[in-house]
Amino acid sequence: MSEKRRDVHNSDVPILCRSCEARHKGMCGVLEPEELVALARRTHKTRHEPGAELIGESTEIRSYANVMRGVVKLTKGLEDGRQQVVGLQFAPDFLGRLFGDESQTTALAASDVDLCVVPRGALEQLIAENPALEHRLMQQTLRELDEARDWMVTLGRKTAQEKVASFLHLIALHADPHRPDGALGAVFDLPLSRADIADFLGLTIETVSRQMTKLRQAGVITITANRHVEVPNLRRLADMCG
Amino acid sequence: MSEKRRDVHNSDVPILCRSCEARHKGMCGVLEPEELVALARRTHKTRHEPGAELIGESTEIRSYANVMRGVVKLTKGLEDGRQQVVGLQFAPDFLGRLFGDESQTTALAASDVDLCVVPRGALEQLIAENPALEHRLMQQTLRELDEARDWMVTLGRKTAQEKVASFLHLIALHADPHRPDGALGAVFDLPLSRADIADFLGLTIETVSRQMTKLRQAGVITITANRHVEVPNLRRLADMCG
DNA sequence: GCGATGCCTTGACCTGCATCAAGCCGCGCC
DNA sequence: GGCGCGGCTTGATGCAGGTCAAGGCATCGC
Repeated sequence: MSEKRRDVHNSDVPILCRSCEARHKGMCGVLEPEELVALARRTHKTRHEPGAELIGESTEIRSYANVMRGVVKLTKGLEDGRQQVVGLQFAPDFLGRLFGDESQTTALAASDVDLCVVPRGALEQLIAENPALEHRLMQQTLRELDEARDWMVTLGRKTAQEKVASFLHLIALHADPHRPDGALGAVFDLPLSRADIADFLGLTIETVSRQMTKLRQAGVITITANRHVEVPNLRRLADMCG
Repeated sequence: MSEKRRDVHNSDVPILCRSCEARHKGMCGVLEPEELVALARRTHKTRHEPGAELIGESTEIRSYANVMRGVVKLTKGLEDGRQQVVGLQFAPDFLGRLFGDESQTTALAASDVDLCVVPRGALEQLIAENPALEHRLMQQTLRELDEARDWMVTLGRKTAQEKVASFLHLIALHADPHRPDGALGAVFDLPLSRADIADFLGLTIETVSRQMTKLRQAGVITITANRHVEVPNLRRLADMCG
């Protein structure tokens, strides 16, 4: 038992969760029981429907959360309504701008989402007492920074075709639940609407739609019911990412 | 003396530097003397000319550095030669992908650059022993993530005009050495060539040049000797950033 | 069943930026 | 001086992707 707990502790899987092993299976047990005491009665689970605003842009930060299920999109807007999705968070990502006074982004539920929410002060206090926790959060932050910079290449230098292929490739890696590691293909449901995809890629929905059609006609993917995607050969898709 | 040191320690200014107070003024003194002992004989200063490669993409990470002077551009490339600048680092930023096996970006000197280099192992050991140092590095990483996401909006959703204005605005805030805080205008030298600016903005050099000309004709900026920029009214520039 | 609604696709047309090409300017070198 | 070269600007043209508009298809409430 202690051995299993240590396994989780050493893995890259994040963070915070209360002594709620039974209810939040998977993400819990990251902290040693004694470290958890401080949070044990301060976390709670929340459910959200697609479109729900989890954190508002320029809003005071009062709590952090862990994504337990679903996909969260982080967006930023210009005054005139133009929007850009600047990140996607999948379970079991940590959610929230640590140590910031106000959020720089809006966090919206892209699908049905479950969160495990903890008050800001409680987590920050725990971090202050527990450098290993801060280190794990640092690892996630560094990974997010890498991902953001990867995406900047996509936004700045890829064609519409390459952008859509890159998006599908990204989702294939994150969202195919049953995919064996060496598998050639992938099957998954898109967690985002065409409008969200367009905002993620810096395109319009029409262009996204047309490029999806082209990929379909080229036999790189098949789409059913708008959201269900099959990729027979991921390698072919990867080759179209630029 | 202890009070002054504590001031620096508590500020947001990073990181690592040896007991070289006299030679690296400004960035030093962040660490307590006893914390510095481990690094005191392991850092060294290096100079680089514009264009010099400081860290290669997909290269093993053997050292970290602190930017002492100048501007460093972080770039990523596609196989076919397309390039994207994914970040700019100004003194006194920390440079290097912490805890990573290989660098995800190429770091190039954009201007004359001085670095204070420290071997990877030495710094990581110091971090392990010193949570306060990791916390300061965490703060810089979070700031870089915020900046990357801001820039994603620029890349994905702004027009060429707005991109160029955004770039000039960014540089005005970082690179005007004498600007009083409430000043209306700014004067500075561009640390990047037109080609670099284009790669930062996801544009071509021709488009950058044309948009600069437009801003000049509109009276928003004046340019002399290709690199020297004066902005009489920053507010006007900001209004063009979208 | 039937209209309303939301989401997606497709077509026709337009425009902002890329591309191609020429020329300018400053600088170092012979 | 004159010549070559690198960095920048300007002009002419083309096209990828945006815009506008219409229509398909599933879902929902009545």
